[in-house]
Amino acid sequence: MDAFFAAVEQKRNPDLTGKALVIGGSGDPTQRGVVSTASYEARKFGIHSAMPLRTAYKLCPHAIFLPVDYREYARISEKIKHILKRFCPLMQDVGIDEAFLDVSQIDKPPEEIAKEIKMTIRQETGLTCSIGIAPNKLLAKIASDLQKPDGLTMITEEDRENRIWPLPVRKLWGVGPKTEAALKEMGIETVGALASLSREKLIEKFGNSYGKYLYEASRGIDDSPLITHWEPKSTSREVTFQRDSNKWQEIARTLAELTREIATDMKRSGYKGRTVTVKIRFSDFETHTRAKTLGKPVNSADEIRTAAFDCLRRFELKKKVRLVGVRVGGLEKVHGAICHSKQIEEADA
DNA sequence: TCTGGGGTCCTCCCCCCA
DNA sequence: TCTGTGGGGGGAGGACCC
Repeated sequence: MDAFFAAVEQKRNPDLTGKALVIGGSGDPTQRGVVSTASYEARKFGIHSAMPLRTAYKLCPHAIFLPVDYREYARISEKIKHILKRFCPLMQDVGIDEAFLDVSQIDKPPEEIAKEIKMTIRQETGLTCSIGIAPNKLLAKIASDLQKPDGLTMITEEDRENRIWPLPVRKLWGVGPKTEAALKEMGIETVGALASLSREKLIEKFGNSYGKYLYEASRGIDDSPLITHWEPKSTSREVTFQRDSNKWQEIARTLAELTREIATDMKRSGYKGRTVTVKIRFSDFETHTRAKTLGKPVNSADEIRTAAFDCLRRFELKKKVRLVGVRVGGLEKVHGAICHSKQIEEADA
């Protein structure tokens, strides 16, 4: 979807259409938070996702700042995913505003399917999206990005040298700021230049798994399957204080709240987990974790909190704390619906 | 001075055990 | 009893994604 959160807000309040709009955090650019989505008008001022709200405000003080209304975006997202499944049941969800469709078994030219999808989404939600068509997910993702917004881009096997190789390495899925910098150091700035490196060289520099991935990705090779169903492996809650804190009481109280929330989440969704991890980020942004693995999977607020406090006590809180978080990993589905609803009643009580 | 929140996967290291 | 080796689990950190 194109500038999804901003587009949803503009749809429900047409006064916002055509204006510089920034969605992020609590919607207050004097508070801590980052940009989730900026409208295309706001992007002209250099505002982009993940930028601190305060920086965005400096770049464009007259922009309209709104809080993230995740529930509403999830509702619209559901609607869109339903539309997609009507066209093609072989769908892989990729977060709230993206999906892959395997249309290879559908007896219709993919371009035609794409046009119909775009039209239907526009009719039923009033929103625009960008679609990429290619022989695999890696290339389809790149293609979808080439002509945003409201784009439709097709890449074939033959296009790789002309259209993929000139792109900056950062356009490859899985290449972030660190890898981009490391490659630049080696004099590699484009996908084509990356493709000139040997497999051995890449493995030596980036390790076996990632090295192989880069070697293949730079050549447009991707045989990863479409994943239509997956189970969560961990669940977490974390919060950044508006002001860094060195008060043990405040940190402990916050951690206790987070464990309560996570226990409620887990009971509602029917999971238990074995490993509890506490995360602390200090005022200088240094981030550390402490983990405890239990003998059996749990999901009660009491058990998670006890483990979390064992972890918290292992930190030396010498500096002020900026963020505290808790994660439960090693998730397993809880069997038995009766047991499940009983647990929710207990949690509610 | 600024840097969210919810995830996944990978690597390295340590410990335990055969 | 000492030394090596290799695998698995757990813990910590880091990079990346939306």
